[in-house]
Amino acid sequence: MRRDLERSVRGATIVRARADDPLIIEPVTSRKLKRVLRGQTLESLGRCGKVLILGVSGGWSVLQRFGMTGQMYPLPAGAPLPPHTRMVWELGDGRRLVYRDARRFGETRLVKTADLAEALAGVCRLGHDALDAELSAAEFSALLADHATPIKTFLLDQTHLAGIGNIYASEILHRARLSPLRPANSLDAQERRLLQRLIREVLAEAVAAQGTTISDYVTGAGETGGFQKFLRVYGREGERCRRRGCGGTVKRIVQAQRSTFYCPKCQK
DNA sequence: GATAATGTTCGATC
DNA sequence: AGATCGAACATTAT
Repeated sequence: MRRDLERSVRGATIVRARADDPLIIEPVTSRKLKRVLRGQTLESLGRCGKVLILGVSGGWSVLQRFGMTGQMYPLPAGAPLPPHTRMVWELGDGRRLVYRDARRFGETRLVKTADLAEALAGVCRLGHDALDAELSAAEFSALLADHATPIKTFLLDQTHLAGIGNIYASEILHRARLSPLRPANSLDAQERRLLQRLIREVLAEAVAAQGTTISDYVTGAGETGGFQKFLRVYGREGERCRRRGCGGTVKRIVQAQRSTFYCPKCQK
């Protein structure tokens, strides 16, 4: 989404903006958002974990979380607003950048760009970005060592590593042949290295495939993703494990109130 | 009608 | 103090 938007709307002028009111959590409301964005330029599109960072001239950044059903993409000039549109930025060329979110689990925040790092770590409580290659093996190991919680639950916790969602947590563990029930601190050095590698591999492949569309996700161009075609366990309860030569059956369990899919035969 | 869904936060309870 | 669990948020689809 970030990459699509960088290509299509970076540098655009924000003629005017509007947003639904329950949308803006920090620090104020749609009135402030409107005032801050009017006439500014959308200078940069960044990301930390699952948070999109829209950098605007005038010293402000808009942080957007998407929850389960959030979408953001530019509409061609003249196109009607789709249902559940919560925020609209009118751009200089007549296009409208829209944020829509049927379930309203998403969240928009407004922060001073100077306070960005502080906000991501503080209000957003984000840990190290899961795709950031800067995290050393030793640092990754140290994160795991502190926690006896099941590894699946650990991967989902954005305060440890930011950016892994429920689909990718199951997919990563399947590829790493690790049971989702293993306590995070029970992995040996080899397993930790494998896991760290597969976190980056699976996320990178998913990004290359434009994300996973089960029902709502769309790219920053408003199109469905393609990674759902490559899922090995997620959503496949009762079906055959896709690992070559395994022959096991994918099982669904619930951990921390979320579905986990795994193959008990090849994931230990 | 019941259930589940790509997510996070809150309060209660270890 | 820190971890962990269930409920809650709102909407759609099966």
